Amino acid sequence: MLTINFIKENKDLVLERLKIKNFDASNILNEIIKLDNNRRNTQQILDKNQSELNIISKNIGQLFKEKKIAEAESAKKQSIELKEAIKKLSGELNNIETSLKNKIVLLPNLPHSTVPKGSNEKDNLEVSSYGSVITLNEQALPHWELARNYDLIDFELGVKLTGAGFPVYKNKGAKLQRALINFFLDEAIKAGYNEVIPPLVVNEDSGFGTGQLPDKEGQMYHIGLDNLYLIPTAEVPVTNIYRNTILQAKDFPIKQTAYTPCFRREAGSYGKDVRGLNRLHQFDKVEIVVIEHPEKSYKRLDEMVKYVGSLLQKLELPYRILKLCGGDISFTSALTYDFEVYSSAQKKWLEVSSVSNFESFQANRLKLRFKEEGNKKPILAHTLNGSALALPRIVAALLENNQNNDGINIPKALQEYTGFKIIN
RNA sequence: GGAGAAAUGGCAGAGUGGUCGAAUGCGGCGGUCUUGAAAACCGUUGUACCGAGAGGUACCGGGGGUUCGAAUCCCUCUUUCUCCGCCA
Repeated sequence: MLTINFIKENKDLVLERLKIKNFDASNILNEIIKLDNNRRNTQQILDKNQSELNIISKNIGQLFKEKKIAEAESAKKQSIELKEAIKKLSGELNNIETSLKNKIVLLPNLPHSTVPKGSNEKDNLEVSSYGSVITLNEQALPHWELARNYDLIDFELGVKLTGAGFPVYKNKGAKLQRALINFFLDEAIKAGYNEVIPPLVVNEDSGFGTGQLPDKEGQMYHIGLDNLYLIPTAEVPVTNIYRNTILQAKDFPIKQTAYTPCFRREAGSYGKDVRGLNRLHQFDKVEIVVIEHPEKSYKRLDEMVKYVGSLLQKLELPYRILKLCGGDISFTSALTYDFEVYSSAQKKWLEVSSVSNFESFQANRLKLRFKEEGNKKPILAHTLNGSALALPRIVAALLENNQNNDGINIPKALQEYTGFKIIN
């Protein structure tokens, strides 16, 4: 959420930047500014009336003490009129504030000045790559066939238990899953992140804080009976730990990591893109979340990007890093780097991580602020996060890229976690 | 799930209708004293909104109500604690 003051002071900049996200804000911006002026006026009148009423009320008390009953009674009459006016005004103010908020909430975050123009993922900018694309022979199998042949993952069984997109991991497939989780967590801790195990179900306030609500509730599974949501990513509960918090500047950076299953409805996706592990309703992910001083957040973003790259290097997976264009970057993000690994039997790139700086967009929703010396007012912090990493597509790439006549080789860094060097 | 008690500032804890944004203690910050520190003493110490400023308004778990006036009374929701039941 952008702050109203920023919008008013930088209207042209907001308009121009949101165009990069293909968002035409001209109408809504005018409405917002009009509503805000309205809000101020109403507030002023209301405060004045309220102040008057307070004075009269105090007087009445005094008059009663002095037994000046008649005077007190006439003051009462006066106050009743005021009270009605106040009631009306505060109702108005409430309505104005609600519509103002409903409008502001529709505005996406401003993209960083380096975000390229573009309409979809084809316009993303490749900023670097690592390793070379592996060419397999013609008998190479896609991961879903490897998973079946070696009895690692049972997609049909998941359909029986739950539905499509809820696979059952078995045998060495299950062990590999657990190994990756532990590997990612241990690496994150080595890199200075503190591990947390958050709830997998969150309330509405949390969903609002990180930007999933009110707009994208279709993405999340909703537990209607209790009005709770299954988390689509650990970002939601972990960032919300600091909702409604005022930190000290010396607390930065706050670096957290969490493993959680993630639940996504992914309504509307179809076809070969959802085959096998490519897109699931439930998947495992280790997330890194950082809360940082505004002046240091982009430096921290670079550090996070470097860190995610180091994980992929240890797993010996070729990858490329994309800077997302305006059309592909998320509603809440100012700058996002996607990591894609090459899945050599499917012959395509799979997104395995998304590392973003949200600047103060989430912080404003979260009321996540900090105090700094020389500044009496609390300032909005910056929030960042990244997948480190999402498991299914990593598994897909590992299985496909490392297959040979003997089986599937486990990368060295992972062997102490799996306890085996090959799947055969 | 049943019965009862409670929710106040960073923490502890007073306050049962008017001058209470709220005593007191602890903590934090600034100062005096000191070579330095501690102790002692003095001062200060929340958030949001409106206002150029002076200043004003709101907030005592959330929401609603009674009243000229609510931290204080009523309704409701949430959370916590104690006891009982069930249970990984």
